[in-house]
Amino acid sequence: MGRKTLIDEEELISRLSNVFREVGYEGATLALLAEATGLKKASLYHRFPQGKEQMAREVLEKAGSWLEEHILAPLRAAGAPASRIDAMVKQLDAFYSGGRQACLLNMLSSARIHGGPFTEMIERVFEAWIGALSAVLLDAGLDRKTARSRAERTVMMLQGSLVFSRGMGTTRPFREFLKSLPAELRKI
Amino acid sequence: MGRKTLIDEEELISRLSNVFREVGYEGATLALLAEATGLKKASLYHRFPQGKEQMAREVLEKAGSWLEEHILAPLRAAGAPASRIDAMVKQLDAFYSGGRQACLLNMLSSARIHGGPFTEMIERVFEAWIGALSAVLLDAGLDRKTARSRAERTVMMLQGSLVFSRGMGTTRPFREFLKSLPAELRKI
DNA sequence: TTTTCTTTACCGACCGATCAGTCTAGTTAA
DNA sequence: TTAACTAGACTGATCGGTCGGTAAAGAAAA
Repeated sequence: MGRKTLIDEEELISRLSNVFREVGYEGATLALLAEATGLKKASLYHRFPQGKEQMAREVLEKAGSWLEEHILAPLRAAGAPASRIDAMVKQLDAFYSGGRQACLLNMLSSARIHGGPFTEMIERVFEAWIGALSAVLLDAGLDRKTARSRAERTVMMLQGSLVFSRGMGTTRPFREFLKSLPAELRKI
Repeated sequence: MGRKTLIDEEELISRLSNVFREVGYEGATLALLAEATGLKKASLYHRFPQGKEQMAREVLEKAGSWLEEHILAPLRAAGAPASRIDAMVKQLDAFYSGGRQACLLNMLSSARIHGGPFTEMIERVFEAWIGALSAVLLDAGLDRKTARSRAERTVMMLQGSLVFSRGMGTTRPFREFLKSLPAELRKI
């Protein structure tokens, strides 16, 4: 009952995500979001009654569950730490389109909306990511403290390489970082 | 001839800079910029006839010359590489208010304005920064390639630590990164 | 089968508010 | 007296958001 959607939920969120990742929350106008999805503004409000904020929230939630499924779960899976890290690297390359797309965690954390609905989720995602990463490094034989520290540095380098890549207009820094990551994490 | 300004050029640029660093280009409304400077909108247009874009451009230019004067010049000065790096670290801590303030190079590089007036300058600043840093590392005995690579990694980690600090709502990651930086760069 | 009925997806037209930016009539100090 | 400076009222455009209504699909009724 009811007519079919022109664009299914997953594709819809994905298109919205691209916009937020490109121009951030304030830059993502409803006009841009409508254009990117092929739906008119009013239709977007049918799908997301709470408007732009809900869109960003669901996009961020989707990113969180994507991270959980494609990165953290494999990181926690059985197998040698090295191969688990290799798996993560491969997924990261896909997730950030080889460095062409920015990270939502950076683009949605502008101070204008600090204390808002994104702050908490951004913290949670960062925390989960570092937790899973440091668990792997713990498995690899590092002590708690250096495992945690190296996990944090990895996430920071990932973010930094994306910022730098965007700033320089080339994906090279991101790609080189990903390439160096397995060896980087392997050394004690 | 003419009366004195209520707020001098330097303070004015600094106040504008704070806004852009907090909320980015799209988030920085004229109302916010006026509030932050104590000037009314029309007065801002007297100081910056080309409007918001000129404000952001001059803020970015100022940041570039500040970097040149307080970071790159000391980096190129005489003295042991280690002490030059120590000097940079001290200045970075001040420039980013101990991790409380974001980097313009990140906040002004949203895709909405890509190809715009900031893109080129952002690239130039990144380039200059890495150039000066890798020159120091060259002085310290590293070969060209690893000096350049380590310089890039340093800038990326700086950016990443700022992103991570903002996302987590604490300055700890930034401060720890700065603290570890001298030792990090010292090792061959 | 064909005709309703119900439900859902979608959209054109509109809303008040705010956006960046302008204009003019002062105010202030040299 | 003059020119740098400022304020407030204004502009058209765009902002996020709302509304009444139409299009399309399956279910129920004929």
